[in-house]
Amino acid sequence: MEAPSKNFKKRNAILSYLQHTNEHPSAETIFSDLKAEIPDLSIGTVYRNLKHFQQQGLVSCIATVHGVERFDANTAPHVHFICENCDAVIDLHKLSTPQSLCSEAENSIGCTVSSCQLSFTGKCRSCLNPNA
Amino acid sequence: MEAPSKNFKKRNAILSYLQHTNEHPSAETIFSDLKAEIPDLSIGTVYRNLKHFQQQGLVSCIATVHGVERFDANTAPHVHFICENCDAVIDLHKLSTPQSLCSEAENSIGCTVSSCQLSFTGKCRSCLNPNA
DNA sequence: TTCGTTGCAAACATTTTGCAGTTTC
DNA sequence: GAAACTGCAAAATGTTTGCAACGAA
Repeated sequence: MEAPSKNFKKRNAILSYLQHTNEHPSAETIFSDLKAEIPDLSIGTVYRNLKHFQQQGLVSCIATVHGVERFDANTAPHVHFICENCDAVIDLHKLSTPQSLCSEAENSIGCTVSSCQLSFTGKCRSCLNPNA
Repeated sequence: MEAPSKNFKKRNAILSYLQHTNEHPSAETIFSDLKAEIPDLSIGTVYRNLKHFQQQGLVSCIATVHGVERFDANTAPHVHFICENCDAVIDLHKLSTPQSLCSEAENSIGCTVSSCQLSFTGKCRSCLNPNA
């Protein structure tokens, strides 16, 4: 968003990385990718800042694939596809989460719904066409 | 569905436990609950059998809540509600997963969809009415 | 100086695995 | 007796945290 060169070089780098990718990376992926530009980055800093961003509402954990959390700087509700072969997490921009069902859910069990997650699993295009 | 091929006490106890609860327990919950009846049960056996059941298609992991996997012996697609306060995972029998969107997803990004997960998060009735 | 960020490594929690012993058929 | 299951403990994995050092105001 703003103020790129305060005290927060690494924090900013992590947020910027997330805002400029649509790959829904894991903490480890963020770390190893940024490590190339920022050799003294440490994994603890990545985790700490991810926590921080989540508390600020700037980033959310949108899935856990094989025990590994995947993050997204797009916090607007949207639909995901998870490839069961390569573990890619892909946005399905053309679909929308069925917000209309929220009140149905609330009426059904007397809860309050704050968010709704919809995802599909299967094989992605790259895995279906390995030699394309 | 049907009885396991062999008569293994602990394996059967674990499957039976899952088939007779609608609480979507974690491995640890299964373990500590069954430990009462089966004192020499070990946590490794629970994990090993959960893996086994998943490979057989008898059980599936339906969510990861705070880094802990939650299991369900109902492998038919259905909708879940996850309480962000008490971590309960509750079936929403009255809603159905939008299977109709699968082909939309497939057309959208050229993938094949094998399953669809829909879940809501919020506060469950018990947490909303603590003194009810 | 003060407060927040960071590297490092230890701690932690969950899950997996190797091995030896046991159970089922 | 063969093959599969299990207890136990160690290992592996992903994540968190304590502490001292550092950086910007």
